[in-house]
Amino acid sequence: MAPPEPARRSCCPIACTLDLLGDRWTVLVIRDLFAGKRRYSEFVRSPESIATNILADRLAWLVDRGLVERAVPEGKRRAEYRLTDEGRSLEPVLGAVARWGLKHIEGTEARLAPASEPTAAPRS
Amino acid sequence: MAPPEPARRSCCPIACTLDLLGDRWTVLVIRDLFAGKRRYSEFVRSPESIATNILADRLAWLVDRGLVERAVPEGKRRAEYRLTDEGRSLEPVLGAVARWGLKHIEGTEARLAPASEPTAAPRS
DNA sequence: CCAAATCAGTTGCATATTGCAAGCAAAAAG
DNA sequence: CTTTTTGCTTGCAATATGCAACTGATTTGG
Repeated sequence: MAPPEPARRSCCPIACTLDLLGDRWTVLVIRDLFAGKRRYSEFVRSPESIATNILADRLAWLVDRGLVERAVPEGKRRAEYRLTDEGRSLEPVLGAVARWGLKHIEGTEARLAPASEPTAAPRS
Repeated sequence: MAPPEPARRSCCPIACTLDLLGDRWTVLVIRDLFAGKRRYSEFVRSPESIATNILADRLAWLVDRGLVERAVPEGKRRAEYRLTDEGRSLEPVLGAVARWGLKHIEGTEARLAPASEPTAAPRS
């Protein structure tokens, strides 16, 4: 899981960033982390329905790259995933993408509850 | 070529944007267009060495989506590709990605000559 | 304590996407 | 006219993705 380091295609910062997280799923996992999700089952339940093997692979990749940390909180047994500072530094990137999508793709709507607002439950 | 419209995974603006250009090559083609490249052979010569079938596919896809236009300039026979206004609106996204890469990935360096500066040739 | 449900994955296999090399006709260069 | 370059297409091998089933821990409920 998570290959050794696939050799970058060039020294272009855009190309290198894409090598890191330019596939169909990695950024969505990061989005969920920004939204406050912490546990495996929470990611699985996102509306895009990521396959569990892919999720496991991407989480391992991100932990490996230092963008995400996996930790078992004291008193509990199950691990949780969180963005590291490095991971959180991607906020402007996700922000720019989200803003572009909202403005230029019909039928999109924002849903990022920034992990601090308790959002008194209008479900579904 | 360029499939009918693969049905979006969700209404999330990030997911939808990724469906549009979230693969290993599309954004690099757009980067090249921002850098002032216009012809097929110019894209092929970029340091990442995109395969010609992929390039043809991505260009067709982008033209289809209205982000790029293909036009034969008067007096010439060969077509050129250019960003549409819609395509140019991606500038903040590319900018955010480039800035993140520059700051967080070792060994990356900017190379975007913004198509207006003649850059009196310090080669290589 | 015991049974059932949930969680956090892993495994195997079918399908889709990429990457590579070669080939080819039209256009431009000489 | 001949050669080179350009702008692709085609075929096939390698890789990545998607799906369903399965598993062994951990909770949950009684």
